[in-house]
Amino acid sequence: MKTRFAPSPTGLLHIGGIRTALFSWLYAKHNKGKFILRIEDTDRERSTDEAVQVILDGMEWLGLDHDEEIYYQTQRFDRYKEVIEQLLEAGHAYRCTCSKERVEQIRNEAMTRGEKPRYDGHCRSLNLIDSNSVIRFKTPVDGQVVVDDHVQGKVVFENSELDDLIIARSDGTPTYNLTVVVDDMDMEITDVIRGDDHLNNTPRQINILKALGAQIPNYAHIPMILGPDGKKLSKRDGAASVLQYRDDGYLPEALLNYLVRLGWSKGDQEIFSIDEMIAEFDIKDVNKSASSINPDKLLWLNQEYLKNADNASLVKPMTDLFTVMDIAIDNGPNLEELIDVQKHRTETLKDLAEQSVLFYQDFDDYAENAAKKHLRPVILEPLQAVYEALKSIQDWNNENIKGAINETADKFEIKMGKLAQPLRVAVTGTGISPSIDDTLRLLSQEKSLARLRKAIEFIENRSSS
RNA sequence: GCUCCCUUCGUCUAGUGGCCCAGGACGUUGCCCUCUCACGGCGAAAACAGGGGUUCGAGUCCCCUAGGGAGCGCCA
Repeated sequence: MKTRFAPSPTGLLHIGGIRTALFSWLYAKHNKGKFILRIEDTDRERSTDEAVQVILDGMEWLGLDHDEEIYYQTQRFDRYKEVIEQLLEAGHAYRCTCSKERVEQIRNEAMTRGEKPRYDGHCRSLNLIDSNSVIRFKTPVDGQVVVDDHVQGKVVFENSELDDLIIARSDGTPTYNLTVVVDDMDMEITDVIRGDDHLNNTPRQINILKALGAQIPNYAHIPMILGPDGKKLSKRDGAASVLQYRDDGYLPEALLNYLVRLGWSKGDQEIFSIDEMIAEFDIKDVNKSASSINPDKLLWLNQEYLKNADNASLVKPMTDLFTVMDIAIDNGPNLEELIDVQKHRTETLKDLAEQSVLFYQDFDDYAENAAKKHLRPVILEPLQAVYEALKSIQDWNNENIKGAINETADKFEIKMGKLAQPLRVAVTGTGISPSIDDTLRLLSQEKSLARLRKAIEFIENRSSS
């Protein structure tokens, strides 16, 4: 068996498209079949190189690898022409010279009659040979087409509801319904998995396939995904580009896991590794109704994956993120050590990076509230004492750091937290950071002492003025 | 307008006639843990769109209504 993902590069690939690709990919993998990538770029006006690049980069980032070469429809025009000729010769298609105005008019008339706007077949039996005309497919006038869809079930269309669609424009270039049919036939696609916005195109495509004597593939029309508001996906909810998720610090496995659970499930299971998805996924289990994306749940999943991620595997994406943020990491903690601590308390890699800036760059001011609450004269002496204790540490590790803090707290008969929080504000400028021993350890002894010194001076100056 | 599709907690979903006064997850929320943030643990609130049938029995089958979506291009 063989499935395909056939995006059009007229807009940037978004998560809706990615889910379609994922379902096709999973179904192919599950059945040990092939999965191919075909770029449907026949609309040269609207297709962009950038959009093609996003498809390629996005698929690679997510690990949705394809078999065979990548097909580009613009490289197959000769073949489409050939099939169009074939259809013409066999009497399955005809040239039509009706003006756009005339067609427009009959459509409007049909609408006012309460009918579907359709072409009336005016040129159908005229046997025109005008080479500047469009070419239309002769849709059977009666009978019906039954689409036995893996997701939608049996859907019946009356041929009388369809009209003679254009398969070649007046400039000779093929249209979508023709190219899809030819490609699916030539590429021997056995399972067409696509958005349910294509369900209504399916009977037309089946009719052309039949005229060509081709095998009819299995179809699975999956529901679309909606924005959090239940409306069509907009740029704000990730319709812009999949790569936005990468740049926002999401892990590919988390995004895939999130997407696979939209319209599909396996009992109460929420977390699926790629291998589990492949083993369990069946297109026949996909729901028919559209689902809204829920950014909070994606965030939760990302956090789950982040917590369990291998530290080394995050070094590369973190390095990229710091580079984008223009933060030099040479003079800070080792990335793997940083990741080991921070991944447990952040939701995305971007969070992780932003919450780690303090380890790489000095801050100018203390957060006002934090300073007001924790950098007060009462704590001056304990801070001075802990400064000395930290300074005398030979081996800068968690155990020794914690020991120094605890001893100092004991000495002043205060709870460890009473000292830890001022210390945190002193070295980070804010009230939020990893546990105090991790924070100091990652910061380094030198920087910790320097920042503590500054905080002590800050308190002294403030109390004297 | 016409054709096709959809409708269980706010959201993703389980549910294939009795196991459901509807289960899980995210989110919300109470408590516990705690050096901050987070993690974690134990609880809570929260849904079968409406109406008719069929049946001993319906979230599950049928019909209607309402609401939502898609398609009807010399776009894909």
